[in-house]
Amino acid sequence: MQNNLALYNSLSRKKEPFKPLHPPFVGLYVCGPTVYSDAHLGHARPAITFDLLYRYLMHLGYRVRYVRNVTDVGHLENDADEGEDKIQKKARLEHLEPMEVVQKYLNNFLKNMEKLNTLHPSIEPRASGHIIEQQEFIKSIIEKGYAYEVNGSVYFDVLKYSQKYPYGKLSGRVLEELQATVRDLEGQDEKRNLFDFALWKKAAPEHLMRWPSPWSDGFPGWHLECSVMSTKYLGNIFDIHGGGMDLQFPHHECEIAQSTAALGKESVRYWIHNNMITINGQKMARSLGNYITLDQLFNGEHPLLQQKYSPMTVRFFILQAHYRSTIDFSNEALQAAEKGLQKLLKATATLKNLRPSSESTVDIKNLQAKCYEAMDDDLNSPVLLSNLFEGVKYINSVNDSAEKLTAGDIELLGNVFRTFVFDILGLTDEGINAGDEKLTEGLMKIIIDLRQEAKNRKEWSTSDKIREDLKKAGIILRDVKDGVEWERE
RNA sequence: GGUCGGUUUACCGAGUGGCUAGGUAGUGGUCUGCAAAACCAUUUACGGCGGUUCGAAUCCGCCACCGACCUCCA
Repeated sequence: MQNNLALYNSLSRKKEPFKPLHPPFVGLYVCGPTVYSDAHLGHARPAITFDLLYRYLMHLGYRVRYVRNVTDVGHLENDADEGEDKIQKKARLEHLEPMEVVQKYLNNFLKNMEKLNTLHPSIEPRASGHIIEQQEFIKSIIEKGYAYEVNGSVYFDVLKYSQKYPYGKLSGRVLEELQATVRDLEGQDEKRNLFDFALWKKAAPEHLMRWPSPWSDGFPGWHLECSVMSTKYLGNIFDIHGGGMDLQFPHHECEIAQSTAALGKESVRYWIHNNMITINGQKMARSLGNYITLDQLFNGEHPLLQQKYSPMTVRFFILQAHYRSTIDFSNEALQAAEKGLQKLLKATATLKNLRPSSESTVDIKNLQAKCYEAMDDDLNSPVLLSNLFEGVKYINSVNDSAEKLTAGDIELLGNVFRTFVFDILGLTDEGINAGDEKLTEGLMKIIIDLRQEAKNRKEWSTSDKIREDLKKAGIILRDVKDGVEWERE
């Protein structure tokens, strides 16, 4: 199987041709959310970025197993022994069972991901469902000599690992520097070095989320689940691991160390990281409290929102920037995205009614090639969109008889738009359901015919009143060259 | 403080040595009973200073500013 796709690999800091290990199969693992509050705009970024990659790989003919984990255990508030599990903290605040919290916010996340038209991953494994596997992984690391047990907790021995393997290669860290900058938090006496990290933590008596283990009643460390679940479902070596740039260190660095220590070789061939969404130039994050949830975006209920924005507007907004650039949130930018999306979708509808000519005056094959080039160049969705807008111009020009297309080229153009707009970019027309539409079409025809009769009699006040009243009802009429167009506002 | 990245026209956002990215907003025009849409034309650029080059937004150096990571995080 052939492709021209190049992806930016964080490991090499270069774009590399994408060659899967076992074509036509591709293994894709992406770090999912920690489910302890409603999904926010920041969560939409990796979901849409890797949805784009997933869709494109499938379009190229690959059979992709897409695994995205759900973190429902284990992430501590801080690195101290007193650290309280994020999920447990929320559970106490809301008087819920920890797993009830997990379910609630997982539902919220998945509902919003569906609204954004991201495809479901092939597997969405949960950390709490893989405790035994994680313990087995720890045992293997201990056997290889890269972990040590202290008072029922198990830590990864970074110093020892770094003597054989290059710890820090992904994030560009140097151990000596880490030594100097690592924070000296309380309760770290058990570690041999400050940069060691927990594989298993003994649970304090009041800790609710706990499982029995050879070392203690406790819970797995922060980074372990991804090493375990990625290799369990994708094999010891797999193609792509994705996630947010903020996870590069320490999370992904620790993942590499764990997997390499346990398996004797590196698991991941291509590391892909999406950039952050910022607000007023600063990263949007739950811990900073400057986030807007997806629910709020969709219903407009947030002090910073001038209006509500539909899921497709949000999706288009994100796709308009390259995934490795930051995107700054603003009402202006979202409103521009909303209009741009409407223009694109309107043209796809117009496309269906184009009249063919005996010759073509624009080059559709070339347009198609440019669309593939954009996607092949590290998923350059903004350039793809700019090419598609060139197609929009063609469509409208042909509709206005300023340009011409043969029937074959119209079909090809339709193909290009269906493929890239709907299949690959995953945009949808957030219209209305089909049954209502049929009735509305009939009613609109009656109204438009009556108005035309008035116009024929030059009763402008009547025809204008019909148009104005329809506008109040949310329908826009337009008199065009050969008839009347209408659409919903 | 260390490591890494960024600074593009009114706003968003591509672009790595010479050729109009694109979207949104603005202006003028075509069309039109009017309006709208569409199309055509068009204005405001590459943080600062220096260097390399026939030629730099694009390469190099210095400076300024902003951000990410070094705690949990998408």
